[in-house]
Amino acid sequence: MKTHWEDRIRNVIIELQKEGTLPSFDMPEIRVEWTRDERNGEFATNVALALSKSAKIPPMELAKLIVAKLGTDSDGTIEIAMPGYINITLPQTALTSVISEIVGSGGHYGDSLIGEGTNVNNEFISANPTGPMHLGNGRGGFFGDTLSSVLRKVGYSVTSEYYVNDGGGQVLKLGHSVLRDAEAVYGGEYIDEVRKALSIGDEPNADDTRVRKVGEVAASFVLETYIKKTLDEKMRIAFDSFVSERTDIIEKGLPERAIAIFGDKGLTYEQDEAFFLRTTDFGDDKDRALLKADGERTYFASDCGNMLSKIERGADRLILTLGADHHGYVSRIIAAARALGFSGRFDIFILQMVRLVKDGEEIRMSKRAGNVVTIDELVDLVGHDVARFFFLMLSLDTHMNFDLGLAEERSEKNPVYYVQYAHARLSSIFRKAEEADLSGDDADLSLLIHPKERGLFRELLMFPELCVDIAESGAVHKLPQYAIRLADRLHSFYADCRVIDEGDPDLSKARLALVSAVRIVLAETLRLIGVSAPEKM
RNA sequence: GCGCUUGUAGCUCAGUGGAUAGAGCGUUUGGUUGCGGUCCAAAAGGUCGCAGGUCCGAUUCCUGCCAAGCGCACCA
Repeated sequence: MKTHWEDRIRNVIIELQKEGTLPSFDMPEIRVEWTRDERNGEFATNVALALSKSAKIPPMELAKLIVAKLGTDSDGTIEIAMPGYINITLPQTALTSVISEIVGSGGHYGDSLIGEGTNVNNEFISANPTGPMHLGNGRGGFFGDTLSSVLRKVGYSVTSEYYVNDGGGQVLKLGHSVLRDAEAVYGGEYIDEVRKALSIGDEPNADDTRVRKVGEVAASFVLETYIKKTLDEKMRIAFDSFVSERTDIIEKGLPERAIAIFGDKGLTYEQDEAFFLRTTDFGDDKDRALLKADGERTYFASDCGNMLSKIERGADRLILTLGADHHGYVSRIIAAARALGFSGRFDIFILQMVRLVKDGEEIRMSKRAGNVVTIDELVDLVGHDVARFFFLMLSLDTHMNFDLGLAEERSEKNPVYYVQYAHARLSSIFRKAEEADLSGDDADLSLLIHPKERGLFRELLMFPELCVDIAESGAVHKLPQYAIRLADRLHSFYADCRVIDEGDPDLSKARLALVSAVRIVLAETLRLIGVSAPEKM
């Protein structure tokens, strides 16, 4: 609908130029956008302001010329506002038609095909299998999971992937920690649990082979017992694939093959007995080592193997979500992808740290000290829906302050209840409608002229482009924000407009039709967010 | 020293090259013989970190500065 108006306005300007009313100038991008304030109608454009200078005509006069040429028709009402906006108010039929569209397509409203034919590899969390997941993993996990849902909604084929770092030094550190020798680094209760489960005691003098073996077994145990269980039961995230650094990448020789590809392209060199990739050719600050002076692979070599694996499995678009403590790796990882010949889109999202605060003081978390706050603990404290919604509603760029002391109170104040209550309220209306033998079928939608109803139409109309926007920008936090806005509109409408009014069955039917569309979109929004849409609370 | 991110209401956070910068919580004041008040309505509360620049117009873009977080391995 917006593009329709953009085209019309562009054509009008061209006409005005042809007839000499406007001087010739290069046509800028004509943008028609949703108004910020609905009192100005649905759409607005600032072309008259933007073109005023090149047209050498004051904005208001220019707007008048454009509007006069646009004429009047049934597509909408056009008005001019200071200092030169052109505002468009849609006709009733354009608004109400969204109801039948939504009711007809159900949860598929907002689906699109823009991603059709594109395979997306979406890697997120990828926490080391050396201990339970902490709050930062939660933030990235919910983000990646919801992003996958939105991508699928707009037509992408998505693989949600978890890369398990079970092939390098972390495993040795874990081995030492479980054996509690001099090189132990991890502490905390879970280490004791692992020891007990695997029947391992103190072995201060274990040799390297033994340490590695114990580390591998422990890593596998941690992955299965802690991480997957948390993903499944606490976070409700279903990954499509877990890629093991050790068995899927290293043992299959992918790092070596990646290195060979780099070599064939002349992108490698030896220096001080180590072997480097020219990542600086692709914008990195410095070249990165693939092999150490002793001939061992670096972690980066494994990353290159992982990248090659994704490319060979047919990824057309790559997404990677990392914690802020890994932002320094962005340019080298992109360099690796490009060096391997990947030319598709590659988005790396960085999530800022979650700081824990209690009684106004920051709690420093450390896996070594074993004082991390785990996702399990958080979910047990506030519940899945609250934890998920709370993390998702904030932009990834926000340096979150998570006040543990307020966690439980926050759970009562969390807007997720506001949104869920809106859904429960809608469900309640339908229960009542059934009792009264009323439905929204064959309703006369022209009766829906209340301003609060118009506000709801507006939100419903915006939903499809919101989904596309999020899939392309990764601005997942807009989804909870949208849910809150829609719930807000609904509650406000509910206070002013009685839906089931036995004295006015025609209006009741029309409002039931509207409200059923709202329920569908609200439920679909919550589905994408991954939060339940309760019938009752 | 260099790099990334951030600085918006008392607090937690949205938002934007333009029309009166928003929400929730907190504070104050109203509203219900109800389709569930887990709600609605209203008020108070802001030099959008500071200083320059670009622009018809900057909280938004650019530069510098200040402050906070995180990085800067042949560790993973």
